[in-house]
Amino acid sequence: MPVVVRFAPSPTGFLHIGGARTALFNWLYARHSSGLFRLRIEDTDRARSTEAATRAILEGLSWLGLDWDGEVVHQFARAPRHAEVARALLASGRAYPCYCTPAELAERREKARAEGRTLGYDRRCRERDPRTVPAEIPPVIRLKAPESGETVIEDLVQGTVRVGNEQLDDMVLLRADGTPVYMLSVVVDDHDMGISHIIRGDDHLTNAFRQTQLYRAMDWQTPQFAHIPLIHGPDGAKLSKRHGALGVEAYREMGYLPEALDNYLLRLGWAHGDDEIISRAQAIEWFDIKNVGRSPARFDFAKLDSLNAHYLRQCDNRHLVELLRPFLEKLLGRAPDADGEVRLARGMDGLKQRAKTLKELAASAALYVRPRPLALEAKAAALLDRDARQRLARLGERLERAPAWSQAALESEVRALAKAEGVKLGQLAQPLRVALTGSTVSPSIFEVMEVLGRAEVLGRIKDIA
RNA sequence: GUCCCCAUCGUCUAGAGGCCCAGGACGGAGCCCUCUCACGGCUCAAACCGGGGUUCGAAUCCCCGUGGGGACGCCA
Repeated sequence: MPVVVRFAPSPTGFLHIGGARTALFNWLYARHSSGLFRLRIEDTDRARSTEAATRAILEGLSWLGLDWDGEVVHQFARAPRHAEVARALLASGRAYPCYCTPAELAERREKARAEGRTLGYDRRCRERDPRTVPAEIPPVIRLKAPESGETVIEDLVQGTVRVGNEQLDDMVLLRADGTPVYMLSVVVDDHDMGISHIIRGDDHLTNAFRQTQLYRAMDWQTPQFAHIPLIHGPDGAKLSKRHGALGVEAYREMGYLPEALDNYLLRLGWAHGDDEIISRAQAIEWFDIKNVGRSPARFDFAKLDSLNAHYLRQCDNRHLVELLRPFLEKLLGRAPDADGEVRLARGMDGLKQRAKTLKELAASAALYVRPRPLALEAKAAALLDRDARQRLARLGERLERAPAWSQAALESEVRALAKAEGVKLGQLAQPLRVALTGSTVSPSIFEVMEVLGRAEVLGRIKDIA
């Protein structure tokens, strides 16, 4: 049987981190099995669905490198088909009209809760005499679910999960206004799209029971289920906004690389031995549902950071300069000019091993594109006492005459002066760093000098002397 | 309340009865390298939720408890 999976978000918000992982697992499984990864937008909730959210989800998936096969299916457009299935069930006697009003149901539910009974619908319309039907109430259509026995699902992650049918009530298929409910739409769409494996969040596990009953009622083959554990916040509770339940675009803005986020998400609930850094190609080769863990994982920014730092170091310098552009623009108020970008590219080796995110990288890279005179950090300025300034002035004179402007040659020059003045290298290098970068922290000061060039270095030294 | 699921270092996890007085990674502590900060290298601290079984032998299997999570809509 060919593998066809789907990612089916509802467009009521951005693509959040949990959804991103579900999409990733589906995508990986499809690519691993040479199957299809379909995308379905579940927009049947007209009040909450927005075009902007759909766009954000598509963009998020693209940014993560998760491409989908075929056309995007919009669920709402298929409502007539869903209703048709419900009517077929009604015609074959496997569904029935129910005239209980929402108010009545809520009241009974409240009563049941107070008495500690099961909350489900009591099936009172199931065997109703047609002559007692209230003409003024438009009915909903409910499924005639089995009243005894049990419904069992063989879940690829959770194993065999069973529930007594007395726990499940007769779910609504069609609302009073004739529109289908989610549970029906999902089953019909998954069937019509030929979905072979449903990989989705654990929160849908109990839905799977009802959906299985629907498949049975239609005499359709049920797909394989794989309910993956949810991602929790650092406190173990549901992932909240402040704990990382953000849209993927928020991660982009924080300066994370998509490959880092993918790698991180992949390792949340899935492992391949001791491997931590896993390339896209390896992930496709190795990914299998049976390696997915059963317990929920907590979201941890520190680990994401370290992965991001790794991929940052791995990244091509020219590419990094491009990725950095929007961050620098935001930081400096304008994009770096052509000369600036050349310096950035040349200084990138030293910069990128010191940053965890593009945002941090931009902050440290700014030293190469900021115009003179540099603003000095308070802690840095404190290092520039009278002695230091005078020494720097002498260094300036020396550098003016320096025959070569390479990192190695510059190091010799600086070391020679330190020796001549009888001070340690650090006593000269740190003030120099302050003069050239405005900070006490930077890449190798000799690398900075080489990248900045003679004129700029001399200028920056003069600025503080 | 009812039903379902889960349970190894702080976190992510390896572990599919003996290879485990439990391994890796992140984070933490320390040392080395060193012009600062990083990177890198080395070292250390740190876990099988509790109790019963099964077995010659259990982190691994079963039961109970406890803790956490999820689901119970004419939302998706």
